[in-house]
Amino acid sequence: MASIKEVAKEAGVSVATVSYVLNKNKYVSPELTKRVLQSVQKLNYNANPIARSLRNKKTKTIGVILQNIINIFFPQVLAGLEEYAKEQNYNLLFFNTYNDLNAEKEAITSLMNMWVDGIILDSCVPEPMKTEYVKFIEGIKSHKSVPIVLLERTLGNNNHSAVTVDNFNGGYIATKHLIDKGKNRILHIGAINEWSMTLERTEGYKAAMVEYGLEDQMMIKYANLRPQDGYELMKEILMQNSTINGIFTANDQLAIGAMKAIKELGQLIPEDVAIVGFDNIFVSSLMETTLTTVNVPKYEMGRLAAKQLIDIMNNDNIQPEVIKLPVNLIVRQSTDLRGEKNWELYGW
Amino acid sequence: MASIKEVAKEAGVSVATVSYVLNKNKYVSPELTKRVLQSVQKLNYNANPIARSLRNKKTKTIGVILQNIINIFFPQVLAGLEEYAKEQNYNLLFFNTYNDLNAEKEAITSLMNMWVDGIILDSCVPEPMKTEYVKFIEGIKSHKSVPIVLLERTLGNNNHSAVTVDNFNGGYIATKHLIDKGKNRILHIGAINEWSMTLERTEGYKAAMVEYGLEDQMMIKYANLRPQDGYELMKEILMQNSTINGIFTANDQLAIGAMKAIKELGQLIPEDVAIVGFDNIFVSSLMETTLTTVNVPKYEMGRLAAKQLIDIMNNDNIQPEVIKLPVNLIVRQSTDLRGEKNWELYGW
DNA sequence: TAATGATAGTGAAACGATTAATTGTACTTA
DNA sequence: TAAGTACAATTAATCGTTTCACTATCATTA
Repeated sequence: MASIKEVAKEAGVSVATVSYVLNKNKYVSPELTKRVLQSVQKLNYNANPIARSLRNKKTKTIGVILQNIINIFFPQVLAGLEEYAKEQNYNLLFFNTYNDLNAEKEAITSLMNMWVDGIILDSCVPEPMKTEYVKFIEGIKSHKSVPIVLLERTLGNNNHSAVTVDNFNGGYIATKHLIDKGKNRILHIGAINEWSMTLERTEGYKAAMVEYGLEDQMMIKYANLRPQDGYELMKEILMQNSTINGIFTANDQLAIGAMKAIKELGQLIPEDVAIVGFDNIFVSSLMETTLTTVNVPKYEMGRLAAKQLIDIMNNDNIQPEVIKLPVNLIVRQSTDLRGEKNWELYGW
Repeated sequence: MASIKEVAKEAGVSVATVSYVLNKNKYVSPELTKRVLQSVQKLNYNANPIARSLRNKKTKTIGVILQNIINIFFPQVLAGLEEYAKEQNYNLLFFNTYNDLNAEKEAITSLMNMWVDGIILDSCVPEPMKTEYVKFIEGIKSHKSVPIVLLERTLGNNNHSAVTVDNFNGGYIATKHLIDKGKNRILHIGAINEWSMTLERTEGYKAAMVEYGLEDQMMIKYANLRPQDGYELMKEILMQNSTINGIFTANDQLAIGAMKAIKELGQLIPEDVAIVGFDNIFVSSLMETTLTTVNVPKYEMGRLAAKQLIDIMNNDNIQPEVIKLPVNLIVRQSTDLRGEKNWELYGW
């Protein structure tokens, strides 16, 4: 691979001139410009980004830390991130933490040491540990400043940019939808992990229940956010001949598990029990009884987070901003037999 | 962030000494070693990987080019890649091509120019274009040599390392399984894209049909590898009052679509029509009628490809090798009501 | 004609590491 | 004591860019 020196030699000019021609940041006569460009072409020259990074202290690279790419929620977020980043000529360095807070901290440190220009962080920090976690992040930042944009959650204060969704409202409209469908014994299955996003969903549920005078009927259980756990919990509950006629779960995975249990025990969805999930993972539209759910704009979250980060990197007196994206209810068969039956087009 | 120069100054030694201490590649007296290490600690020094890369011409970075991370097949591959790479202290630069061959070529060029140490390439090149594509790859490699490991497919010759699966055998055992279940009017839905992997699956189907004297019964249709397409194609076929009693599809997505069509038209799975998919995407185990399928070890493919690449990078007289991983049939309810009903544990 | 100004182009330092070549000190041996 | 040896530590070149500071050339003006 040719270097700028070889191009300069070939064109009979100095390396500075070559650099100026290619970066168009200083006047160079048409004649030399032409000679330089010809040499570039002839030698198939491309600037070495490593050398450039060393000199410029910019790597044109964004670190992406996700909880678990295997969880079908995330690939779409990553796709959104990737697309916007590539449009802006940034590359993505990818880290998976598997919901391990230590792995996450290591990833952050690692990315800092690699001089990425910015970090997109989908943290797995639970709500009770945020104070300590914030200290870690601020410590890191004081050591070397790198812009960070958080995904899905804030850090409790407004010192960090973030792209989140309106989880509270999601929980609220989900629950209200069940109430509108005439359900009054509504169970909520929340997340055992104390993540702010799921806690907010639970608060939305409570708010709706209270608003519609169902405060006494509130019933909340907690589970891991996986179908197996939804299935088992649901079996257990239904066996105790419950009178539940509506369920709102903290995510679609739980709902899918719960639906299976409900069907196995011979109850009808939505007639006997209606159910609403959260996230709108595409699998929800594939089930035989398609799942009503609160749609989270995953791809857009990714794109927006990338945009926000790049904006900050290009202009360092931008104030931290927390974007809260709206959510919307997608009514499918698990609450309304005339609900949407079409498959989501993504996921393939 | 402190540089090696500052550490040297703080410790009162030369930068060379610092480097030797940290890289442990030359004897340094215990006394100086101690002083250096203390300074390193005090200044919280980390070597700048950019500078190191420039000097060493190694970036400790692997480029990963995938067709589409949104397709649920790939996240697991990526997880496998990521895990092994991180174990070996390599980072991943991630590219999505959306099955666009030009985007793929650009990604390759881009990664070469970024001086990645190696590339994992899940190409989307169709079989008929391989000759031309090989020229492109070899052209690239002659310009600057970078090891490439292919995923899922070879380039037709054995000049390039690859991690593939035994697609032919997969097609064969899938079809044989249907025959064993007493099915004799077996439709195969192949991929419209002429990818070697799906072509091989089709060949496996043919081989089994011929072997069991069902040559005259062969029936092959082609579709895009998405549930919608499986659904529509299947509806069309069943409307023409077909006598099909078995189906083998080129992937699970098609099978999931086909199952929906079959059920909607009132036929029973597997009694009237049994169906086998390919890939074992986890959704297959979630369906109400779980799907019999040929399991492709996705995570292992990722890990192995990363291992193969890193091995090559560490030892450049390793010969190109094509690894063909075995596949296995997972019998579920779409061919056998007593088949496996458990959910796959991944995907959440 | 001499002094001044404008500007195209170049030289060289800098980014932060690694490492070959060299220096300088201490010790051994004749 | 002088020459030779060993080896710890340093100096400086190098990787490939960018960009500041400078030179050299030519035109302009008094």
